[in-house]
Amino acid sequence: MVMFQRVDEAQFVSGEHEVLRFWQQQQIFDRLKQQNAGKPKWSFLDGPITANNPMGVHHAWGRTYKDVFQRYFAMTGRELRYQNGFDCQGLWVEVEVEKQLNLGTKTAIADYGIDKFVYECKKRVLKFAARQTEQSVRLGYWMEWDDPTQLRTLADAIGTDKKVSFTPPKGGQLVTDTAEHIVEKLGNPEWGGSYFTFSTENNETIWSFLKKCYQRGKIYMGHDVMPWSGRAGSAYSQMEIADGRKLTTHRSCFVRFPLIDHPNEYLLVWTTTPWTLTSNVAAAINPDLDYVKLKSKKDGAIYYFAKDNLEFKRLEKEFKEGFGRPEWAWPKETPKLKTIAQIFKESGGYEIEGTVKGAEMVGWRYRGPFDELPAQQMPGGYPALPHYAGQPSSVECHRVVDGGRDFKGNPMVTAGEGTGIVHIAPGCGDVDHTLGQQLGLASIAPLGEDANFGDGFGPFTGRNATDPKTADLVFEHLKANGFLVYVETYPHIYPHCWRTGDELIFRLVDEWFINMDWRDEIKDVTRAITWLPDSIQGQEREVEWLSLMRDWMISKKRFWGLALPIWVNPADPSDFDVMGSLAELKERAVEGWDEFEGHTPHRPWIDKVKIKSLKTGAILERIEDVGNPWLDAGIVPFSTLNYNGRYPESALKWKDWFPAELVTECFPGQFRNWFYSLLSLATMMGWEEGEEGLEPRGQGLGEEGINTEQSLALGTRPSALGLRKRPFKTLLGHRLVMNEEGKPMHKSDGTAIWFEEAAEQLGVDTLRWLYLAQNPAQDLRFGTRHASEPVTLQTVDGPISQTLEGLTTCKVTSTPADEVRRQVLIPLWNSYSFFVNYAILDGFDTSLKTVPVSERPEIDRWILSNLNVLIGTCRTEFENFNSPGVTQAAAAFIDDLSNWYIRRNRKRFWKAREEGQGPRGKGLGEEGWDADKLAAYQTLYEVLLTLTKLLAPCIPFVTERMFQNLTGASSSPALGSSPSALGLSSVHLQSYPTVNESLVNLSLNHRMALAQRVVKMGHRLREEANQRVRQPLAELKYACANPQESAEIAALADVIADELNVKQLTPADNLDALVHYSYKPNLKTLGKKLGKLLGAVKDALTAIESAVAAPLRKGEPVTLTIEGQPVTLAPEDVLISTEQASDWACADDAGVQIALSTTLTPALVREGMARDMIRQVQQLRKDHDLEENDRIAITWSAITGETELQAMVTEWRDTLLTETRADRIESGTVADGKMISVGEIELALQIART
RNA sequence: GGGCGUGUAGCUCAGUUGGUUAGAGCGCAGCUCUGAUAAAGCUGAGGUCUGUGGUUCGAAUCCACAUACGCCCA
Repeated sequence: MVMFQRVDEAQFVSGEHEVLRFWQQQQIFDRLKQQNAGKPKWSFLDGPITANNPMGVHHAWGRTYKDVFQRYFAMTGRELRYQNGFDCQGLWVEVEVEKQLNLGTKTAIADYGIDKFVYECKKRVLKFAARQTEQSVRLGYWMEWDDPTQLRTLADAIGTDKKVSFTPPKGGQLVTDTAEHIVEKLGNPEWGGSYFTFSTENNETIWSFLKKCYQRGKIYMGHDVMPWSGRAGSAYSQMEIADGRKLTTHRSCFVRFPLIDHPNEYLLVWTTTPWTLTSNVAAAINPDLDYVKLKSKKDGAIYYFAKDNLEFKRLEKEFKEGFGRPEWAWPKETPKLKTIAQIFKESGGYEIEGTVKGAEMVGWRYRGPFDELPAQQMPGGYPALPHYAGQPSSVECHRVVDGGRDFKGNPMVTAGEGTGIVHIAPGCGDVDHTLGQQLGLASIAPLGEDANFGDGFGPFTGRNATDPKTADLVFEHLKANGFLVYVETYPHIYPHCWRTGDELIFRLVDEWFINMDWRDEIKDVTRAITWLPDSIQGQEREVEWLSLMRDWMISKKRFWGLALPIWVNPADPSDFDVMGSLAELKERAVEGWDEFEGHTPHRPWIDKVKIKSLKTGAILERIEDVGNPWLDAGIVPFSTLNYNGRYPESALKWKDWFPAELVTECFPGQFRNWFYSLLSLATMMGWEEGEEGLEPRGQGLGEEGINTEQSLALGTRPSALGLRKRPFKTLLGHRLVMNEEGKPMHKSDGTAIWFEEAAEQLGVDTLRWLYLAQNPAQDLRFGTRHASEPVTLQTVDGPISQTLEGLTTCKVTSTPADEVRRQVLIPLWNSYSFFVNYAILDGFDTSLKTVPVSERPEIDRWILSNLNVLIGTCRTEFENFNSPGVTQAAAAFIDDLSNWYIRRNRKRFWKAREEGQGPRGKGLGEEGWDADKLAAYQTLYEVLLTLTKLLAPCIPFVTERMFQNLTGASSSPALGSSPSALGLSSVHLQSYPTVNESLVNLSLNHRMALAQRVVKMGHRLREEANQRVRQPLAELKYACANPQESAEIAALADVIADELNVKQLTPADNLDALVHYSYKPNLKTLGKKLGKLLGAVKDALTAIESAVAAPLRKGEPVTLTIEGQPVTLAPEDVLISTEQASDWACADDAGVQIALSTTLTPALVREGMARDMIRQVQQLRKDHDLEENDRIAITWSAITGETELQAMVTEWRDTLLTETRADRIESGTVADGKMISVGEIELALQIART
């Protein structure tokens, strides 16, 4: 027999802590894995979380999905892998480690030692992997986690020779080795545990991918322009630039470029970086601007520049107000800038000869200021590259070009600052480079890594770009050759290295690319995937990106990351080779393998290895670049599944788990990041020698997992090839977590909410429900972090007032979370606590013989029917990955349970005790139980127990507590107390409920819904008639258009009468006598028939005589004459509604009419008074904190209406005494009473315990 | 500049193939109910459905233009 434990307030958060301990002690998760081992597989693929910081609430959304769907499929008896992933490599880790070590520059890192730096990166990743593991466990996220303590031990031992012991999560032998050697194998198929993208397997599998690309001829070297620090010898990311902007002054100059085909005419050009003039290739204009033709009086030369710039007061605002920050005031020693007009005036005056449209200037050729430099004359530009041979030199490119528009649609060249003619040096600027690429211009990249000029720049060779003397030399040269017009000091905001303060320059660097001309193959795979939610049109977005994307730049000039397996001839970049595995590298190695061996394939160790070119026999060196981290994340459908078979002992077979059923991730950005890399890598990996392009479309139609509607809507279907290559079948995306105002939350301003802050203040079940109920297509407005209100959090490990990182924990509020708790979790808990507490009082025994459902009251069958409908809904929605569908249906059910079933049936649970029944009572059926009462208990028990299983995936903690108690497990001291022998079950080890079709009774559900509708209408009528519900009313009449519904109401008449407190329900054919009818045309049917006549018919119906319209109410047609024409209206053409016409309050809703008698008789009034009295006494009992069984004596003293009151008490004495558990009720002196009113009468009331 | 999307109550959002008095939740106000409930129920106020034109018997819905915002794109 189940012994229930008394249930008090829910205490959700501390209850979650108990459950976490329970799961651990009882090893529930391990038992779940054992239970499902060998069953059909359900493959989930986790997108790696960046192990670089602790988790915030924004991470918990996606992780809730991941956990919920895995739990659901586990409960349906599927075997899962439960592998979490950590994203480990890339700039984001480097940046944090740089900060941590206070290294500002690439050279500082090199000085520190790349090896030590890489160790630090590994340590950081392991540390935060441990941290995120702990946070995920707190979320209830069941994965095959590594022990966080061991991860920290490994982190500490990285870079040392110390041997460390490690227990693989899958069990088996204890591993003892250096941390390096353990760490590179984390997550392998034999050990289990989270996968780490820095693992050798992961990196090596990317090598296989790149090898395939290489074999298909898709790898090539290209260029990119990057912000660069000469002293640091290092490139900078956009993020770093944003931090390092400073106000500085440069000497800017106006220069003239002589036009070849217009003697003595010049383009007027302006620049703030004079050194880049050495590398000028073209001059850009805006074709829409007017350009003025100015004649200088000094020498008669003609200058072209934007008309608006002639008198433009350059930096006038900045001269007065500074550059936007207090510390950025105009430098005192710098004079105000002159207008161009002023400059020409001061050098002898000018006159304007006319204007010309920019568009007309395009194509004009000019002579550049440094055309004599060898670099200017080299084919294709500088530095020389083999494939540049035969291309035009910079000098040959010199001409006026259209500057085009930027990505916002703004013209690249504008009037205002400058001259409206922009000097273009594609080797010295980002924008210039892009434009040069578009126009096929030569590119001159003058600077080496040290920011010094290379060979081929005459007097500039060896000089530093940012050295002021270099600018002097430029000016000297320009002056000597007649190019210089004017030099000035120009203040502006310029990027600097955010740590050293060095000025940055832009430098063209070599980068490696994948030619993406096989994009159609990827699109094909994209179409073989179901993209959810529908409304965001993920498939279309991905296909669009695939159409627009450029070649993939996979290299990055950094230290920590995938070692790109590209070995290149330093003397000839076209002589390169790509290694597909470490084995291949070992075979090809001619130098350095010994030094590398024993290390992970990372810099600096891998850089030692050299191979010999098969083509030329030259020694090839590895390019220094590391890989784009999206490669790391994109390869996981292969690297985590033993794709290359490097773990032959493992049971894990790639084919068993590929493709994954589901991938779910926060989608903004991922269409061009993770989703893109997953799709691209899988497409390439799936490519086979001899594969001839694409098969005819449409062969995959109807295959499992294909959303044919989506595909059809696109007009294209995946091919069989696409189906074979797809790495996952369904993608569920979700949007972002915002603060309560819908604004992004930031770590920097203290608005980002740490996971533990939310978990310990709001409760994890609450959070999970919040995430699951949210429409994934919309941002979740989560809540607010109050950065000025520190709080101490009670965690499962005791109180904390700061995070592990030392950040103060602060108060978090969330309206939506509060709503979830109030509307879902508390009603669920209270329903459960109602059941348990009464079951204890009554000694309800779950093993009693079951009352057959067919013999239970209708309301029991109703809730069981609803329950089974809910089971069906939950199953369907989970299978469709539609969690809002689950939560919505469940919330509606909980509301029905709490506010209808339990409320309506309370008395069935009470009466047993009051009538002395129950196990020890007089014999009434099963062990003395009243069948009706037993049915109530058994029904509610089944509902609650099923509900815990249904909701276990969503709210795993509270359902576990309920399950433990409902099944009697907690009567042993397991939950939340000392460890005990294994064997206690868990809700999470149960099978997911299945629909019992025999209990589904849709007509019953419909009938009850109808009764609820009538009750609702009745309440509204009471409101309108100003009659409180405690006042009994004599009669409710009802009439239904559908006779079936009339019968349904009759069947539930007692329920409705009770709810509405009316003496009787009376069916009627119609309520014609009580109401006034109004008629309206049914536009839907009549619109098409009548057209323009509709307006007249509408008027006619409004004015129609009731007698004329009578046939319509009986379901017969009526013919009217409208504008001289006969118009026949069928019953369905007219909508009839009722209005009140008597002292009966009337309402109608969807074919049901009701009328409520509002006439009160003295007897009814007295009964209403009695009910008021009972209610007031109950309130007093509550105020006095009396127990349910305490007996009382009631004393009253009337203020008004003594006679009526006495009459009421006399008439209702027995009821009053029974209902309030009173022994006496008498009129008398009330010393310490409460003033109340019953009906219209005022009195003083007092109770005392007897 | 191009592409996609979105403008509906104070806030967040629904709104079916065009159809009758445009809905829900939250918030606000009032009333009611309550011996499981931290609740709950009912009612109300609050809308020129971004604007202008068009198609139609009829437009939040379809079309065109305008406008604001968001996302993506070299």
